[in-house]
Amino acid sequence: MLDIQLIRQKTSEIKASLNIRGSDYDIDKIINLDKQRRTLLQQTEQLKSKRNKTSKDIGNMKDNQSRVTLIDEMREVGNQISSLDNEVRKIESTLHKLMLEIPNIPHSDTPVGENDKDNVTIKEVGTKPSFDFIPKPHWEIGTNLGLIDFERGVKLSGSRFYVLNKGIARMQRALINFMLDLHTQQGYSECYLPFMVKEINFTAAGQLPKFADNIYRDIEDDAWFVTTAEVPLTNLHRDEIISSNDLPLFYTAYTPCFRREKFAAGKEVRGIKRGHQFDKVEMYALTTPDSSDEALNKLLIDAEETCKLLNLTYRVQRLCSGDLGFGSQITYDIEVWSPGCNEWLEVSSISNCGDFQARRANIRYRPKKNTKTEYVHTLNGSGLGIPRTLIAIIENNQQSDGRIQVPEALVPWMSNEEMIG
RNA sequence: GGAGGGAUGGCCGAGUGGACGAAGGCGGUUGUCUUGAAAACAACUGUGGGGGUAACCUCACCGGGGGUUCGAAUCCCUCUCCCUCCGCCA
Repeated sequence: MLDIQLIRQKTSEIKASLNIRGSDYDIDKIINLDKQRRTLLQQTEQLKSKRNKTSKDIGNMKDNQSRVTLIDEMREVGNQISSLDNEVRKIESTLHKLMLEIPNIPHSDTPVGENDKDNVTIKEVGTKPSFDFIPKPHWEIGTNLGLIDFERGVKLSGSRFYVLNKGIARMQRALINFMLDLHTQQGYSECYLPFMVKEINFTAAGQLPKFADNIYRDIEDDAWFVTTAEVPLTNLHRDEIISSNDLPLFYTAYTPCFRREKFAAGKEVRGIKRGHQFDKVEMYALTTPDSSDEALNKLLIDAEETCKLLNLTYRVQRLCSGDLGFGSQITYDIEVWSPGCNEWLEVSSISNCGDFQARRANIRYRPKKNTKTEYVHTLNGSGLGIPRTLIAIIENNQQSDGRIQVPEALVPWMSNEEMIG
């Protein structure tokens, strides 16, 4: 959520910044409602002040005649107050709903663009492997070895679900452990989170109201399946005032991610690239405003480190304004090369949300003793998405005989198994 | 799932219609005293909104929401969470 005071004071700048995201937002309506709200607030508060004072007097009065007169008078004032309060409530609820729909303001040096084609490649690390045979896509390799079972996945759960067996199932588990151990070493605190959370967590993290269609949920019990660990991690400190000594906070967590998104079948969704359920290890940071740039850099370096250790060729993209996530000011994507699919696969998205989520989730800290509280900055980054990492490993390390070599760094997490298949 | 009990400031804990944003204690900060520390004493010590250049004024908040009343921490309704007992269960 944006700061209403900022919208009030720097209206045209905000409009211009939002404009480069490529959608229209009715800032004028917000300004207008805010104005109305404050006008009414002043009226109602004046009346309340009068009622408070008079009520006190009534308690102390001896003369019954004037007492009764005042009580009658205050009854009328009370009626006025409740009708004004109702108006204020209505306006505030409308205003709040509108505010929740406004995305974050892109960082000032965000490249302007429409979609992912306008993202800027910042660097490319490693070289694409060459093969003396035609590299296969992972769905062929996996199916040939009996390690990925699409049919049975569909039988169990419908399209876009799959079953992993033996070596690949184990490699998936190994990757989770490998990444959690690595991030712990990098200074993140590991936590195990609920995979279902209450609706409010999604609103606070910025997934609602916009992405309601993408979330699996049980309305009856207000239990919503996490779409990413970012959602519970954002809410870990919701409604808290964090001691500034404790900042920055770095967390890492593994969760499955459940996404309802409806895609057309076809090449885009072939294999295990886009399931309704996938695993991910997430990195998350809460910082003071002056150190979030530094933290963003750390998240990026740490995610890159994961790719490097797994021997993956990757590139880093700076997202353009049109491709930026709803809550993000700056986002870097890391994409790994997959020779079988012949494309770059996004395995990590690393974002600085500034105080956008913190304002929604009401996460604050006190810069100095006896000063006002301020909102923290929040950052998140995948470290990494598991299925696509798996794809890259399978396709990059495929052998001419169809087997898959386990990356050296992963071998200890695979009971020292060096070859799958 | 059934029955009962509870939720008050950073913490403990008083408060059943007006003098309560809330006693008292602990903790914290600052000051006095002291060579220094401790002790003692004193003052200060919640959050958010609105107005004002500012001093400051004002409103709201005693788990959440709603209601009764001139006036609610206090009365009523409702929801959530916690505790105890019973049942069920991996």
